[in-house]
Amino acid sequence: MAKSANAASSTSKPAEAKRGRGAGKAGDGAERHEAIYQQIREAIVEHRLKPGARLREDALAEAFGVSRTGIRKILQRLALEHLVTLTPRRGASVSRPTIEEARDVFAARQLVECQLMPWVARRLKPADAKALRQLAVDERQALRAGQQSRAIQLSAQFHQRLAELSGNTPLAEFVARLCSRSSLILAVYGASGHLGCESHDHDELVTLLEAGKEERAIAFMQRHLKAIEASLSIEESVDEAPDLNAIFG
Amino acid sequence: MAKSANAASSTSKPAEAKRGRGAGKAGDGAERHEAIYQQIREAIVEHRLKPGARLREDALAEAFGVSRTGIRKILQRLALEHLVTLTPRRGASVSRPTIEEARDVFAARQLVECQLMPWVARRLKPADAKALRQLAVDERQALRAGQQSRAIQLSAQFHQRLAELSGNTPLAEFVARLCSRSSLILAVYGASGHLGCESHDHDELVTLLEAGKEERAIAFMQRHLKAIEASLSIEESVDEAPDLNAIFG
DNA sequence: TGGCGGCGGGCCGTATACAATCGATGACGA
DNA sequence: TCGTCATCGATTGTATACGGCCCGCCGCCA
Repeated sequence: MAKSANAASSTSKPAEAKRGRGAGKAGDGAERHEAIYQQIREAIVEHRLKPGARLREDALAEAFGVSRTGIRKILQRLALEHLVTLTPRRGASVSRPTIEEARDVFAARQLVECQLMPWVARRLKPADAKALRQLAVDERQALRAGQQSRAIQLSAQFHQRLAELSGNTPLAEFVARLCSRSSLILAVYGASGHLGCESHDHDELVTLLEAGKEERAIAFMQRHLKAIEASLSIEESVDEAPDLNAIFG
Repeated sequence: MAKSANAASSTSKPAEAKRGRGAGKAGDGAERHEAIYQQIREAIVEHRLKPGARLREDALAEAFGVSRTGIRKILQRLALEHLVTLTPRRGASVSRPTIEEARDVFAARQLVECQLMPWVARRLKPADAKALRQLAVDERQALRAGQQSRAIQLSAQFHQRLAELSGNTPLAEFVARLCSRSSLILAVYGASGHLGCESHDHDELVTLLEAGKEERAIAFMQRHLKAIEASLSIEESVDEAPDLNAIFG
């Protein structure tokens, strides 16, 4: 509830935005929707919107200065990526992944990302490697500075960029989506304090790829992902009166 | 244009459907949208709607007896699956995959579907194997009966069911989406007459999986997909006045 | 005092209306 | 006869209005 307010202030005052449509305005509408989508998506991935948080379309519409129509479109898009859950008459809320989903997502990542390593190794250019290392550096720096949101974002970006370097668009999109969901999973099951990826891992992985050691890169990625999955705490925080049936069954 | 008409007749007459909303009607609205989505999706996958065909929302809305609002939602969903292309002010049309997209899609399928074979082999139950064989049988039968649309649908279903049997939902969804796109690719680049999958292949694959021969199943799937990809004719059908420049360049 | 049923508000789902934009067609001029 | 421009029609994009469902509150009754 309080969260939608800060989102509004970051873009424009509601009243101004509402009139702004008629006159000349930044963003021709189509791009504006894309921007809003990205903002909401980032807020979810960075854990600024926590799983279970409700996303009322009226509030979002007023916050961004657009009509509910546009917001609905964006919410449906996010729902298709499993980032938000759309309950028939109850509206949208940030998805709360189940343990089964978490396991499936990480299994899928292991299958795809590992097999992608040979592709990446063969296509990796020095400039790409440099960019990847920069991401790893930024991530470590953000982590040290206590900017956890930024660190999460950068960690996901590292994996996404890696997938993009394979040159296969469908697979890159798929990995990107899995990474987003992983962020959500870490928000629910992650041990607070240390986010999933050990940042030194990323550095080391780039080294292996640059050296063309495909097999070792595969094994490394496998261990890397398994480590993240293993760091999840399976014990679920009790929301509210959840297990009365289970206890007294 | 003529195609939307038959879609309408299969469900209800437009006038009746329009009034029907107020009174009691089959499908409570939410399910109706899902049904419409499936119908359009099937029409595209079965090549009843050919790549490049325009999908005007007014026409679809009238054909199915709903408002444009619902149609727009469905079209956006299809666009996210790359089955239709949404051009900013020009509306929707059935996607026409490029050759690069085709190559990427089949590369992704090889990577994922092959690696999925061990999972499937280990989890395959006799009932599942039987169902898969039935699909293969139906496919061959449809092919002999000249029902090409049905055969295409069944072939895609075989691959989808196979992926579902891995027990990993995200990967199954991904494969399903890739199969849909493959149908589209075959519609554009497929040699007319024989659709992609040699139907006996599917039978043989089930046999390998039942026997638990994982490695051979992987190799078989690899060959199977490579064969489909190789059967594509790269020469592009001339749409309209395409090569005047190329000829007289 | 605790459970239950009616009732109101909030919110989503759908349809419709309006506005803006793009393509095409026809006329005019060179 | 060809090129250019203006106007018109068609189609999408956006906003708004209305209807319906669900949830929570309040009063009533046991």
